[in-house]
Amino acid sequence: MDTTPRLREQACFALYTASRAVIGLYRPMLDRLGLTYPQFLVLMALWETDGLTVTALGDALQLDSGTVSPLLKRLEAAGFVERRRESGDERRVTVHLTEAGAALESRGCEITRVVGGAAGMSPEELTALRDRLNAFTESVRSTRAAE
Amino acid sequence: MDTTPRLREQACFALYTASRAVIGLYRPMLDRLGLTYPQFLVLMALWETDGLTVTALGDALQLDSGTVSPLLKRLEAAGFVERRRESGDERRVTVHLTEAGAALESRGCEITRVVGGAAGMSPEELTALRDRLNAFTESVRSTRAAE
DNA sequence: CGCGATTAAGTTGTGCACAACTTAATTGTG
DNA sequence: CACAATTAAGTTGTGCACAACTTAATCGCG
Repeated sequence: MDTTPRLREQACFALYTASRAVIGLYRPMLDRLGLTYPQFLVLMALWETDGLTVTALGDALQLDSGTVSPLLKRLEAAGFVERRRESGDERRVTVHLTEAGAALESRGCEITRVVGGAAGMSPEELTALRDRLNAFTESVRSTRAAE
Repeated sequence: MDTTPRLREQACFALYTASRAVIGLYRPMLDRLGLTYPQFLVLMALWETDGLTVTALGDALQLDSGTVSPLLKRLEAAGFVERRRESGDERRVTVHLTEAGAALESRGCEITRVVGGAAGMSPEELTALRDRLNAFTESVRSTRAAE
């Protein structure tokens, strides 16, 4: 009996591949805005709530400070965000959209619409897939925490 | 009317997060074998079919030579695989498991079982999710190719 | 056969991810 | 109040991903 799991049969591999495929679809469109996908996620978070701290951004994106800090440094160098040391608590840094960063919102929304259309499924199916994935992530995270 | 897509509502973001979460679950287990997740995928492909060329491995993992070549260099340095320049076509390099690489198979299979169990869903649901993700990837890829 | 086009693998450069660590500010407890 | 513990952000080092490129071998067409 063959117990070796085949690559193509693995849900984890399908996940890894799907994630890279969709980011690859975003890439040429985001290139025109001068953004990478993680940078785009930062802007999405700020379009929703401007002035988040570095930690709050990390929570929203599920990324630690070692990833977020250099990401913000590049976004600031590109002129899309601005970092401000908080006066109340000098440890905290809040991140704010610049004019240029705020101005990308409508083009950014258009890109998410185009990508959604490329999924090859209805909005309802896409929502169901998203919920399934979020439940999966939650289960995996609780297992990690319980180790 | 608010048309800005929220981060948590995006299927693409759920995908990106789920992929990183599950790789994070693999990490401590693969660490004990001295492997990263992409390195583990290479071994899975070779456990199924030993002696693949670099290009065939790239096709199996959906990665280009710029990613696979250094990956194989590290796997070879770790003593899990061996590269052989083909005598028939000197451009081609085939990748073969060493004793040590082949010996990891049973422990590797056990890890995939443990991770599968952490998904928080039945094997049938996991299979359905996998198929959904593969259909998604296929649709996204065909859109990319058609641009 | 000759030679331009193609193919295989590898290299270079940029930007994530993440573990481990550092620095500096703040908090809580005696 | 003192000061150890905690917290916030950033740094360092490793290993992907991927675009763009290089090198070398093979192919195919005239």
